Amino acid sequence: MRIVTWNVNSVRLRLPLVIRLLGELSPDVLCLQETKCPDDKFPHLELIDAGYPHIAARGMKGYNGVAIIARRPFSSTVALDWVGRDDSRHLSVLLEDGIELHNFYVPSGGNTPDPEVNDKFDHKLRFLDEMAEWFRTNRPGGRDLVLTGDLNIAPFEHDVWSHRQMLKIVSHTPVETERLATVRSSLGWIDTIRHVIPEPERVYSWWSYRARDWTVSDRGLRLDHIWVTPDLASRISGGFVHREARGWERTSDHAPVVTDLA
DNA sequence: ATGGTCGGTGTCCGA
Repeated sequence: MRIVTWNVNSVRLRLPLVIRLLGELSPDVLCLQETKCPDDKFPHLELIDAGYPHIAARGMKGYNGVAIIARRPFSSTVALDWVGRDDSRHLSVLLEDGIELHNFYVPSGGNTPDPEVNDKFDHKLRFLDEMAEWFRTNRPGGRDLVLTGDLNIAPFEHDVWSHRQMLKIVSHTPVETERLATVRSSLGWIDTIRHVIPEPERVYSWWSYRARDWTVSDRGLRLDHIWVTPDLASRISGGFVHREARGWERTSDHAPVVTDLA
């Protein structure tokens, strides 16, 4: 089973690229974030035509939005609210083989890494605290789980182009990476990409639009993740970042991340 | 310390 996650940054603008991605990578399940698309405007027909008739979408006008797109049927679709907000940052489904899949768009957190003066950063930390608590207390029947999405945190030293320069920058501050470590320990989650590509090899999934040439400076961050619960670790058969998609015309600032499970 | 670029509820705000 191939799972792909992509922060698409507008699913309607980039629908042709989503179709291209489905054709090139042939995922069983594609999780999208930042769809920026209300549910009644989600492009169901084009995705059905591309061979993906099973779709769950949770979006709003202009901001946020997540979707799960699959070849095979799923059930038990749930959209949870976090930090008391109904802002389209989560969807979960139950796949046919019994795996429960959670797709997240964690708040970016703004520019100042201080929850006292920056409400967005406070929101991000609370969101992470709720994730850890939720997974500690919600695991029906010891089910296998997948947690994926844009978590907006680069957890490890070699997940950023410069650890030293990023330590005070939102996405790589110790308060965030420690919070994310707490989420990871809630169920002993396995970071599938780091399982396949251990540190110190550098892996990124996001490069700013602002760089003159993102390939030359290669100042990236690994913000997009695919985690599995420990019993699934032995089934991880591959994982990579589809960097080519970051080079497509008018593409997202994120690249898709891929995990294969035997 | 600054400014650089995208997308959409667009001429500002969030990323």
